[in-house]
Amino acid sequence: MGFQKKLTGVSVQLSRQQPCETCPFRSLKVFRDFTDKELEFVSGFKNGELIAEAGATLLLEGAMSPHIFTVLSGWGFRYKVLPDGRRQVLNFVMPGDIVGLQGSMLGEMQHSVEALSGMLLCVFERSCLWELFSKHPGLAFDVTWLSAREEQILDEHLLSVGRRTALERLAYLLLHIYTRADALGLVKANRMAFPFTQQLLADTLGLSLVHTNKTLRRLCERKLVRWKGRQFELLDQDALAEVAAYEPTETRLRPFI
Amino acid sequence: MGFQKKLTGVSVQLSRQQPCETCPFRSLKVFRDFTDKELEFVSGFKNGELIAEAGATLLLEGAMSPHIFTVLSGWGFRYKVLPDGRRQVLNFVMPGDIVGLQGSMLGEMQHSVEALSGMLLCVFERSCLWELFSKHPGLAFDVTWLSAREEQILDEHLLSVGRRTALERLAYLLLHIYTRADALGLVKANRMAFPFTQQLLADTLGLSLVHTNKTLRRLCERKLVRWKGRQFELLDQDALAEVAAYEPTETRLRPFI
DNA sequence: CGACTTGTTGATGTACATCAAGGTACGTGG
DNA sequence: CCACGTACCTTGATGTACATCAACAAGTCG
Repeated sequence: MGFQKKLTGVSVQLSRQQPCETCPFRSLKVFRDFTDKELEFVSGFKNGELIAEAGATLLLEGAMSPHIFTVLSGWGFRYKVLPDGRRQVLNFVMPGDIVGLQGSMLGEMQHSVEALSGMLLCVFERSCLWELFSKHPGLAFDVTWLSAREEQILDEHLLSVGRRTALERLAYLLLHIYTRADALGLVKANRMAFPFTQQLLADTLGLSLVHTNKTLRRLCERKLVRWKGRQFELLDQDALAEVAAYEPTETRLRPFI
Repeated sequence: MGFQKKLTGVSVQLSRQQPCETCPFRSLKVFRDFTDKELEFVSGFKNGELIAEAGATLLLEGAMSPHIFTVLSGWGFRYKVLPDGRRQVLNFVMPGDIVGLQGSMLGEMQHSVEALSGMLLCVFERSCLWELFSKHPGLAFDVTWLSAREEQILDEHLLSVGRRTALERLAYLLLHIYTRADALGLVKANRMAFPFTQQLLADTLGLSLVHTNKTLRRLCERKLVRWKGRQFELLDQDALAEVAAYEPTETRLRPFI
């Protein structure tokens, strides 16, 4: 029946600040370049860095967090839970994503965010959002762009959970994760580090753990994917897309803070 | 098996323009007041009005629409379809909502939008979005706010479809629709006009038509709601929320273009 | 010309048989 | 110990079939 919250000692610590000028993202080509003024602003805007270990809860449903984060490295996930503990994973959080924007715009957080692996995040004050909108329309536009992309991912996810079969759903999810990881350069020779448990995938797909396992096994038997330890390998992308009932849709990559 | 696209003659016509200064929304208290400058800009930004009859397709998946819309009156819905025709309704579109923002930010439309009743919409050029962000940070903020709220609704919907039972799902959806309608003043004495068919609800809930009908019947038998003709009546809000496994979450109402 | 009958269509209601997915139990392996 | 693998039985949801009901158009008759 769903999952159980493990109360891992979840220390979240502020680390020494590193300058945005040497931010590793600045060289990644999926992100756009900043103007000098923007860079200067973001540097000042930045409040510090956060190191979260796997299992740490970054944001909790119902809370009023005074911060917004930007992911530098590592994986996390957004999720909601029902009163009786049933959990639904909404989306994954990856480098370049903003965490906590929804809460900053609407008030109270309506979902939780947990670190899936060790994570490094930039911390910003939510109160600075307004200044960002007034003085840096380019950055404001980027924030909105990210919000629209998140919405688009949720749309597709909802289509999956609502209308795809278990096999299609899993195929689509794996493809989706793989594609996002690939865009960030996390894939080498069709392989990537895969920090997910099957329980987590089940809670993402809206399936039970057992059924997820059986379904995953089917994909492996068909030689579409390989999954061993914490490594994932995509064996036949086209066939997997076929199974997923997936219509390819290009999304232009655009920047972020 | 799902739905069949009815090819109603779907005329979409531009009507004579009415000034924003007398926009009926300006007096509704769920929306914030504009400054004079903002009002002036929006007036200039506005391209015309659109009258859509029920069944009209406002936006089609895969297209590159040069327009953004704002809903003045009527209901619509956003949806996606799989290659074999299975349909998933993502969310409903109501007065005050923006339609087509995602497509404007990301390029191609990744979902379709259809009018559920007769609708009246304001039309804007997507190319003006940039000017809006540069010159009117307050409006830009509102756009982002709306985007964040849409995301929040999708989160909750995804939780529903992924983890709630059929009965809980339907209860939640009815409550959600009712609440949104109420905020816009569309509810009188616990009653509201209800332009939905059961097929549409089924496609929203990720259920079959038959099962949706049975589930709806159960809610009626328990005297939680009444549904007759095109009228919906909420009989017991607390009990319905109880069935929905619903945790109340206040969202401050905020403006829009 | 108006009133009544008939046919059509789309939405709703209900009864099955079937199946995809769930839940429990009990393995293994790192 | 926790994540993964598999078997077995149960159940919630599906698909098909068919009946009902209201809205509407066409045709008929007094």
